[in-house]
Amino acid sequence: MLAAAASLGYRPNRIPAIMLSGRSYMVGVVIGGLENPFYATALERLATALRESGLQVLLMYVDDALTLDSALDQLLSYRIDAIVTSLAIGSKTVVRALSQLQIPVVCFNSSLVGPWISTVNSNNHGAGVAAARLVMERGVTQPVWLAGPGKNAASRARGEGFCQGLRKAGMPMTGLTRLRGDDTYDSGYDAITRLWKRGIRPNGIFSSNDMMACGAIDALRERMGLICPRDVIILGYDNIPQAGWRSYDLTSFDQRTERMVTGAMELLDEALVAKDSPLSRTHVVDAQLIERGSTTLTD
Amino acid sequence: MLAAAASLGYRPNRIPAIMLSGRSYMVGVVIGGLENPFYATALERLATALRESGLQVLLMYVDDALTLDSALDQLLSYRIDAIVTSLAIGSKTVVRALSQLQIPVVCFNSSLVGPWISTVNSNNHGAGVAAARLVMERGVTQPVWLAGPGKNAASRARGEGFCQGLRKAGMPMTGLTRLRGDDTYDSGYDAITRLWKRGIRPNGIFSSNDMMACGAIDALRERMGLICPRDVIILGYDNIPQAGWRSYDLTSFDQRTERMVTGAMELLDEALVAKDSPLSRTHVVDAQLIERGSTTLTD
DNA sequence: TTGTAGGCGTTATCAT
DNA sequence: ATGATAACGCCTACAA
Repeated sequence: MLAAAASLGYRPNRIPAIMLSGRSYMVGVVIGGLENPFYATALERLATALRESGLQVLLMYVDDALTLDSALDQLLSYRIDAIVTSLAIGSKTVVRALSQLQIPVVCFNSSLVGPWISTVNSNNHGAGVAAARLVMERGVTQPVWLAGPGKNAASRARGEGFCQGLRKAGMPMTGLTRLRGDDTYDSGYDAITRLWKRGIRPNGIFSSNDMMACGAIDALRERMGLICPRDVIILGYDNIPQAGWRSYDLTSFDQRTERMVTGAMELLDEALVAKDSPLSRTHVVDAQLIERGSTTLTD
Repeated sequence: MLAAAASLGYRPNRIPAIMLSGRSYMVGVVIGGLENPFYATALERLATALRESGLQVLLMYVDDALTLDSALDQLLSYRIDAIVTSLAIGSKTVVRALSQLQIPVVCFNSSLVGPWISTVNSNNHGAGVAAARLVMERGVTQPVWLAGPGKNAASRARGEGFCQGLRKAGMPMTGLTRLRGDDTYDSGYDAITRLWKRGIRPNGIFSSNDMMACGAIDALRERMGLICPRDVIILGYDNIPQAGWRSYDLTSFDQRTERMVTGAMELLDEALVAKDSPLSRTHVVDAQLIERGSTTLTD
């Protein structure tokens, strides 16, 4: 009977059930920066995990925080059960907007704190410390921290960990050069170009993400004639596929997206079960150092 | 009054309107292969365009055709108005499944033909011919066609165009080497490694996509000591961001995603207006050759 | 066990 | 013009 109905093109309609139960089993996924392969992979895994939990993904692509407000209104009118977002921005306005929705919000790598908001973070600070340790072990005397956008909390934490690690190991902070990029390949290339113009020759670089690290590797070779790792060692973050491409062979911290997604799903389930009481938890996943050729000592 | 309501957390509910009108203003977006930056960008643009048209994106990530069937059932029960998909697979089963949904389906670069199914294609064949012309102009004597998966219609069309172009220009087909990959970086690397083991030294390669081309460039250098473009020129397809990265500097055909998305939106609008009559249109967008260093003659 | 009524929140229509 | 009511489709609860 059901089979017969199906062959006639009949499909059960979930819409009335949404009205009755107040649960749509749709989760708003708010994401941006898909040009970074890391986020593309994260979305892929997240979408898969949500579907396996019987949840649908109502996708909202946002370029900047500005479009977020109107985006949220649209999502809300579809009675989504929760929101999952990888947005790096963390302004007060956004926190208030998200908290007011009165539905669970799960963030990736954000510093958002407030009622209804849970977060799953990579251990950014710890990875920064580990990067410092590795850099010191390899005898780096002229370290560089290549930061991402200042509003990116994850990037800040990585930089703070790196600085603390260096300081503890006895590196004078005057010896550390800080550069700022915007997480793109070009900004990594440009940052190194600026360094070159200032006459600084680094021998160890920790980059806030892999795309900038790739740009840095290319600029070091083209601008300064410095070959990685012969003249300079480099570490990135995210372990994007391109880090494994032979031309870069980049050592990188893997955020272990699988675990972060699993963690996000747990936070989500908890919050959904709690129903109307605002939950606010945090889950931290240690990053895993993937060593490749860019930090291999040569003699 | 409305403002007061909003501050109290009230949001209009679109769910009842769906029941009444039969239109949800949700579009199912079925996509896979996000590890290819080309698809990530396409999704980004598509999601933005749909939102600007007042449509919501109900995302369905699928790895293979197998998950498609159950995925469709889930989507359908949410009463989506249409489906947009970039799935490259084109089996008869899939066509029947999609046609039976009785809602508009818009495909990217697929060979699916049937009622309710419209398609927006890159001019794959034309680009293949153009690649052949360029390769002949540059005096290539040992051309290689690096194909994608056989079931990928777009890749087949590119290869056919390339072969036809070479033949018309007088290249004997026995002189053409065909390799098969699966659209990944590794498969490009491996394909060239196989070539090396067969003792063939190519001097011109057309790759079905950029990721394989990057793998090919790296394998040529590492395995054969061939430098691009000094010893071998290479063309790719998709113009992904990495094609512009200095280590690859890859000439590539840009599919002009913007135009393809615009075309898809037009097909979608048409089909939605036509309401209950199955439309089946095709829209072709010429690819644009972006010449970079990988095809620059050196002397 | 089988059948029927009520309710979800909005919109549109109809009656006042 | 303003206000009441039916309708959307499914599920649940209660009645026969």
